[in-house]
Amino acid sequence: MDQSKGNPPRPTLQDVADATGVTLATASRALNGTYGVHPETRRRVLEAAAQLDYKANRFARGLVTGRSNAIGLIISDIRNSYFAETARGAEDAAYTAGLDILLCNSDVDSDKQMHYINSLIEKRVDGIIMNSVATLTKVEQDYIAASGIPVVLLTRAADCPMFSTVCADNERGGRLIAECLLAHNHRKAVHLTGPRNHTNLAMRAKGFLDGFRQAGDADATVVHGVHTMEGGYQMARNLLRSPYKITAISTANDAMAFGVIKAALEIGVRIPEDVSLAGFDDVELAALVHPPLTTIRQPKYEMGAAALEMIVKLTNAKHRMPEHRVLGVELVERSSVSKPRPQR
Amino acid sequence: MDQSKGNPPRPTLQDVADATGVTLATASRALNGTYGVHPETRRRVLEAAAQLDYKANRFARGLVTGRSNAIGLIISDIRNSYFAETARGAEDAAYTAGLDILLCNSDVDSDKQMHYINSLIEKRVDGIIMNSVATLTKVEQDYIAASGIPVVLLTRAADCPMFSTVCADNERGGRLIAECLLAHNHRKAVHLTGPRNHTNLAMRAKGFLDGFRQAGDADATVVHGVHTMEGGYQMARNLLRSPYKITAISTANDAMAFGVIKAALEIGVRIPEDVSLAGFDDVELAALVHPPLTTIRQPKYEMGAAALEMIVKLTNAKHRMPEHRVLGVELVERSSVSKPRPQR
DNA sequence: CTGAAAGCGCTTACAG
DNA sequence: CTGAAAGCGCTTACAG
Repeated sequence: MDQSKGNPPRPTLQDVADATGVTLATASRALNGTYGVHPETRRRVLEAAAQLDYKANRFARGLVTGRSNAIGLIISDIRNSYFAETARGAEDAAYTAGLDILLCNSDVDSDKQMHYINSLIEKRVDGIIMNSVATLTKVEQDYIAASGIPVVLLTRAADCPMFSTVCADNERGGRLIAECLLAHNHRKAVHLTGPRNHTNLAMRAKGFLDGFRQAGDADATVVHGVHTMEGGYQMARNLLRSPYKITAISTANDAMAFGVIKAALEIGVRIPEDVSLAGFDDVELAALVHPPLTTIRQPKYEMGAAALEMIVKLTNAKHRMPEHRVLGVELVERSSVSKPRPQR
Repeated sequence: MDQSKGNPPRPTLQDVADATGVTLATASRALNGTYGVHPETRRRVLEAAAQLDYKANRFARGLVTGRSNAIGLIISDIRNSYFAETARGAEDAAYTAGLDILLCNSDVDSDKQMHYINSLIEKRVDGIIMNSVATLTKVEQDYIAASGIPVVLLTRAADCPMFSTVCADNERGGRLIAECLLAHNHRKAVHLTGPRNHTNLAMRAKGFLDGFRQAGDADATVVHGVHTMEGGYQMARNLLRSPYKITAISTANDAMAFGVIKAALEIGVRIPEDVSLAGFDDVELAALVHPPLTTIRQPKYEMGAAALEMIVKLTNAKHRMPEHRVLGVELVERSSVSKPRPQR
């Protein structure tokens, strides 16, 4: 009942060497590499190790190899299903690669973010995957780069040239939404988005605008605000309560779209009868909300997995040239977009 | 541009000792404990360390102290917002305690779970927090206990006497639902739940049954199935398509309730006009779904935080008596429960 | 308050 | 294919 302290002494490599009648070195080689050990010797070492339930001391190993077999994952908040999805992709890839994931929630707080980065460097992680880098200064970038630890950013981040990146094809996503709206005969639309310095979001807005303007008779505007459900709610309230001409709203992410739904419900504007709505992300909720949301599916899981694979690749590479990966997106049509009402 | 390999040599403790003109030992003491070092010496060591951007090698430290300052968190799936919420609570607590969280997704696969446990033991984690233990055999329990690593389970788990536990007051939650239904004049209800061996769920069913039966004229039954959205969907289809007498459905978790909503929508049964519905968990989605779900709020974040604190406490304790914590729950009334129709 | 020294448990050239 | 030995970078009794 009493899980007494003083962990029972664990068998060491010396113990298995003794049990087998070989030296430390041979035992080590038998356990690790496959080469340079007589099969029979190897078998006996493995047997003894299993018998003693030997587990290599990771500290000792790390001390000599300099590798931790862990990678840090810094995200804003794991409760955000977008990041949970990404984290799962990374974790699964880490599992098969025999790596550990150190979970860090930065809350987009740059102090907290730097604290984590420092801590991860201190732990000699084999790599760092992180999302929000809007706030990474040049000095911080240099600092991280100087550690020699490979970094992959979950953003386009043209302003961080020394780090690898993986992200969805945000621009194409924006364009797909525009095309969908156009196909449903919308000619006046607004795109609700976040701050201008958020690269992923900016690309979505760009794609949307470009796509919409392609149709000569169409007109779209972009409104900047806070890219959260609350932000979408506020922006929609302002938009929908004043006399408006638009027939469709596009939001930079699903969370904002949920805010729009809430505001519309309160004000008595029906979706899609009175105004169509499209999100971006295809979060789990998007399919369950009312009305089910037309949105862009981002390969979140795959992005996490890809990020981890890139780290592994960088770890084993001689030259660490940053790599940039853009993953495809697709339009998911549900019921929040329909033809506009005849007249308004 | 080229993050070349061969991490630049990091300063060691020897370097800061040299820079200060003291020995390794003194430098170490100055950096770690506060005691036994002349304030001025200490100041100079700290200064030199900062100057060199010295970071202690965790491997070397771990090798001698035997502690990793990391704790393993094994959950079914981080994409499940219930676990994400719990994970966040644990991570925040870990952050303030200076500990790392190693994220492990077991998928309720007992092999994967044991694999992770093994790996965590190997890494000398300071503790393990885990949810699903339905499948932990006595042998496995003994094995884990033998490692001397403190464990806290996110379940009641009366069958794991040597591990600490933290969970919500499931029984009371079940009772609150029953009372809510009763207060709305329901007299015939069904409780949809998962497998019998799932302790948390069993307690909810028990509370529900006890509460419902307290009213002499009321009648409740429990139906076992799969405790997922899909499971709830299937169970509701069977239930609602056959002639039924019940006026209310209670589910063992919110996911199942979402399945019920989906089935009801398909069949044309209105909630709450035709049948009332109550969930359990108060997942984020519960407030956003249609109709907003009446449910039991579990302190998920707090459970995660509590689990981590218990680990810290156990780590520092001389005698490791398992501790059991039950956190309060509360009823969240939304619109999925109303008075039953006059007659059916 | 500080130093000299042992030792934590491995891996990895270097010989043989 | 195997052994003897150095060394990774710390912490911590043990002296002084």
